Amino acid sequence: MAKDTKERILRTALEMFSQNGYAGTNIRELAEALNMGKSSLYRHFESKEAIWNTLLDRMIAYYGDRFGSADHLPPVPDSLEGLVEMTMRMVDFTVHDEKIIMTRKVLAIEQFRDDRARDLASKHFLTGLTQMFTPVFQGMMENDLLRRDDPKILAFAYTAPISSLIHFCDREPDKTEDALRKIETFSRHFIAIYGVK
Amino acid sequence: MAKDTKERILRTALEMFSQNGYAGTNIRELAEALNMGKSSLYRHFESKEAIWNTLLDRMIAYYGDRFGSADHLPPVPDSLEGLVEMTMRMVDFTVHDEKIIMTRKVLAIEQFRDDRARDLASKHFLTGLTQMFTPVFQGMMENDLLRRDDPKILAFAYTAPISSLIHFCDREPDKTEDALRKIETFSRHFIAIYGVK
DNA sequence: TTGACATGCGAACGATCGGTCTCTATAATA
DNA sequence: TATTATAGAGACCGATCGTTCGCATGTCAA
Repeated sequence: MAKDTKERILRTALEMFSQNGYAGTNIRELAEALNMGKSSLYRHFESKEAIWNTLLDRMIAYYGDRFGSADHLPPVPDSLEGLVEMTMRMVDFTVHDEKIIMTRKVLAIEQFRDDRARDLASKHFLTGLTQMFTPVFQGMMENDLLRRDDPKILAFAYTAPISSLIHFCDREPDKTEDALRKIETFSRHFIAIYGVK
Repeated sequence: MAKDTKERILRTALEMFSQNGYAGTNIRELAEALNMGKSSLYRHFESKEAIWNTLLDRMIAYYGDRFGSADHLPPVPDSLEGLVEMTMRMVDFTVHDEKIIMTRKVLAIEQFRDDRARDLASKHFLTGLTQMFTPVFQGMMENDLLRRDDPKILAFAYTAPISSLIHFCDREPDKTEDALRKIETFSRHFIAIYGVK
């Protein structure tokens, strides 16, 4: 019961932080959204900042679990079409999962104010996807699916445009389907250029 | 004199907004940074929100002047090396110009809260550079400098990674020189792939 | 010289902020 | 049943928020 309330608080706080930022969110509205008195909030967190820090802890831990460990690396596709499919599966998930969307949004808002948010933002928006795809491309090159090249540069050239469009979906969710099509078009263009026929 | 004060206010407000956001900035600190009483601020702007709206007006107008009109399109380079040089000249400017840096930062912070900021953010972070480079690439294809392809996709594939690294410089300015080198490496890799020998 | 206007200041306003206090309801333990 | 711990409620606190007020100063046209 207690644990449940704490989770509800974190969830709702993330919603509000991702819309209006930390400074733009006040605990009265947060308490109202949770249908509880302000003071009840303080049974579970000692301060507004503690909520924020706990959220950041969670985001960092989640990212580490999901993208940091070697055993979560995506498998090397066995065809060019497999790369497109794997990409679209990942992207489709990441642009529709509410929690991840809110995480990216709050990182975009707080990245210049909070050092830990800054670090995590760099991973989410730039280095994360690249590091994930580098071994994938390396494997595909070894299997003669992609032309031999620097896999790091290739991974960057592949993931950065996709990352831009994911971020675009956060900003304009109505155009998500449009962006997904653009990502697929880009992915197919990519394999047409770099793929070995 | 009056005009001067107004400009000083806008300048300093942009500095603070780009660091802590609109909600995270208070009028007292702003007045202190300007060495004037809070009430004096209200001689020039009727409210905090008016400062924000004026700033947004300026940003939108500046962007329209600089990137919106057809006569500000960059010239089509007459060599592949010319493309790299033009790119590096533009990027070097945009990652060192304080006002543009602050504009991008404040847009990143406020993009989910303010509709006009959202629109301008999409231009800054995604569509702007792509639209700018599309005719450039089209011209280079017609001049047989680049292999024939869809110039829009190519422009997107070229500018999105660069845009990501520009954004990275805003977040971690200490690593700007590093990022610039990466952009040049990427640009050269790009012409190695798409350039006509 | 006077009157009007623009610009600046410190003090203070009401509203709202994050946070605390005291009290009650509940549910589990002994 | 008595006791204790937990979670909730509303009133309330001091601090800070954006904003306004009254007044002083400087400038310039009449």
